[in-house]
Amino acid sequence: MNIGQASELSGIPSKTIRYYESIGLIPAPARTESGYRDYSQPEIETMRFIQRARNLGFTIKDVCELIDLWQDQHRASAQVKALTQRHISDIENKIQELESMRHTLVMLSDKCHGDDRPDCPILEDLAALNTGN
Amino acid sequence: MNIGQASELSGIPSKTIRYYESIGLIPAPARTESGYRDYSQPEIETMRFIQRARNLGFTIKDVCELIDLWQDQHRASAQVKALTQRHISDIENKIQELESMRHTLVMLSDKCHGDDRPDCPILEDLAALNTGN
DNA sequence: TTTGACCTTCCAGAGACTGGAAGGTTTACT
DNA sequence: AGTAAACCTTCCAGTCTCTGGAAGGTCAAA
Repeated sequence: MNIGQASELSGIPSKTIRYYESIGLIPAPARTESGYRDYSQPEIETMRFIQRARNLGFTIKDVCELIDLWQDQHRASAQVKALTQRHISDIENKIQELESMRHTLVMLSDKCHGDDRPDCPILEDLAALNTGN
Repeated sequence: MNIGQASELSGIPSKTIRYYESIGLIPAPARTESGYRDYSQPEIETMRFIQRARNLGFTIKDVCELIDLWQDQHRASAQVKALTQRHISDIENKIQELESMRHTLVMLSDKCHGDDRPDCPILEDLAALNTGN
């Protein structure tokens, strides 16, 4: 199966499949006589695994580890869980950060009348004319 | 004032100040005889403005626009508010995305016993052995 | 005078792709 | 058989926002 079909079945763009191969996330597949990449079912499964992990926000490095664990019959589920919890914690930190930005921005935006006059509490806050920080 | 002091006062690392200059976000400052960058107070104010905007998650491009608006006496506050609301909306989308990931990950993590046995619902879900999607 | 802490430029790398150019292959249709 | 579209190939460059490091010049204090 060529890269276009692999892309359709895995949900990963062809360009990205080639990129994943170039960084070693996906092993180099067989080639046809004319040099086209030729994938088979287990490789598609790996790509689907990767795609789902990426959709859950795991980094490429995490995905490498997850694949290794996935293919290791003697893994301890604790390792997977630890990796996942680290990732959850990163996500929660990120959410906190964004919530805090959102809070400030909404506050400033609410204070700004948003008409054709130039005075603007948003710019004033960024310039710290009032708060002095 | 040299770049180190400017960095301290603005909260932007020296490296980043040079980078901002290189991309045109900050104008090139005066130089001492020996070639050191020499900043004065208004330039520090601009850097502080930039730093606060960046801390609120505005992109460099947004910050350029905000600086232009800030320095335009005839701006309409509506422009600033619109930019801000677009940004708030981006942040809210990002939060939604992260919340959704978090939800799934917590669910999977809770299902995983996390001991030294190999069977792991997290990996099973990524491999889609059950859901078939 | 010598150390150490500054400063300078330039280049490379991070992470995760994405776009485009230049060219070869396959497929479908006339 | 010819041809045009739709594939595929490689390679290079760009995105975004810095950050690290190398190689070298300058300044202030001991």
